[in-house]
Amino acid sequence: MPAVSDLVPTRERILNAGAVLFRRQGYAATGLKQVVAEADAPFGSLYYHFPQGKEQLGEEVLRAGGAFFLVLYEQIVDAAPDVVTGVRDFFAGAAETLVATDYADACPIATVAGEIASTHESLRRTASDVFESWAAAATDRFAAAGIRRGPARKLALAVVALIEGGFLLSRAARSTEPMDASGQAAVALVRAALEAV
Amino acid sequence: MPAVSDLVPTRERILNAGAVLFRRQGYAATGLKQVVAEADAPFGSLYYHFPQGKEQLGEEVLRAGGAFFLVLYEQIVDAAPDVVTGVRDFFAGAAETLVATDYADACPIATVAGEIASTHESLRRTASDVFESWAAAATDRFAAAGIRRGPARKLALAVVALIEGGFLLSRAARSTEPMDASGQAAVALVRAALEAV
DNA sequence: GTCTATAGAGAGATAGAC
DNA sequence: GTCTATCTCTCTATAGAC
Repeated sequence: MPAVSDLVPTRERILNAGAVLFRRQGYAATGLKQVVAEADAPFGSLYYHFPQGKEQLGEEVLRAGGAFFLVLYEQIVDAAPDVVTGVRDFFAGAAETLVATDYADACPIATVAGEIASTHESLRRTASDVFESWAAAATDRFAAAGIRRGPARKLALAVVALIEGGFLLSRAARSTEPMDASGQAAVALVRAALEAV
Repeated sequence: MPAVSDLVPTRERILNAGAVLFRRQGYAATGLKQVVAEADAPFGSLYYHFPQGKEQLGEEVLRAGGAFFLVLYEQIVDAAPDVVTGVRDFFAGAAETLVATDYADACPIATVAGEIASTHESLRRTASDVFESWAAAATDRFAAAGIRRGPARKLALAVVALIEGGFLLSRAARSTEPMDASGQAAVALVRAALEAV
């Protein structure tokens, strides 16, 4: 069996390792030495592929994680028979991931976003762009289901907030109870919005 | 005018400075040197008052912040004519605080909780205890308003999740829009639960 | 209880050979 | 593109005078 380092390019391995470590331990607590060790890459390669160092790596990790989560959301919602089921499935998947990873892997950007919001302006803007892309995608789905765009956007923001809050509380408690309650609340909100149509 | 260092004991100044820095920049990004500088205290005093160092300081900061926020919640909700108004007022106050502090001060424990959930077990337990105390207090209020305890607890967890998600999204976006949407969603959920009574 | 100095480890970043 | 060595800075923590 060929080693991972032969199959996946160095730059990608560093990006993946950074993503894992940043979302689990945070941006400040993760050293670049730890990233290259996890990626099985030489230290110099990090600065070859990411000339602006840690901040550039952080930005690309946020963007990649955001894009991945967006695709995941769209796939789950579009595979569901209706938007209510789609939202329910998404929260159920989030709870499953928490259990499967022993409450380590949750939102790909939340931990970093909280840390850097008031201290690293460029990372903050990147995180904001990612959240906005999720809210926009959710708004589109809700609008396509017949909800007017104004309420649909508010609903989308609340659903994203519920996911983020559910992740944070469930990770702290090491229990899916908060995520389950958040999911039920999200479903109730979507249902109520649909009934108002 | 007497200096702050004469009015407030050293230990308390260190605790307050730690609270501010931890919630704004996070646990890992905050150095103990920065804490004592902000507290206008000598470095050695930190280890005199907090012999277990950074972890002890983090734990006490989480506990104190949690207790403060709990009292704040109870005051606002108990001052309101009904539980729906109380929830609305609490989210409105959160939005006001965000604007007043230029989106720096949000949840007193969220940033740290996200960072340490998978790496510092004792801090994780402390954060979990704090979230639980909030959920329990909210559950009590909802139950007192006539909602059965089972649904009341789910509602409480969802409301706390909405607050946390709203804080994170609003800090990233530097806009109260997500917090406002979260607040409206929370109000809608509480209203629906009351109508089901 | 206060304060200074410093140990020892590890951080981010850079230089330069290969 | 890869890799090593190293610079400088800052971190947590400790020792010990006062």
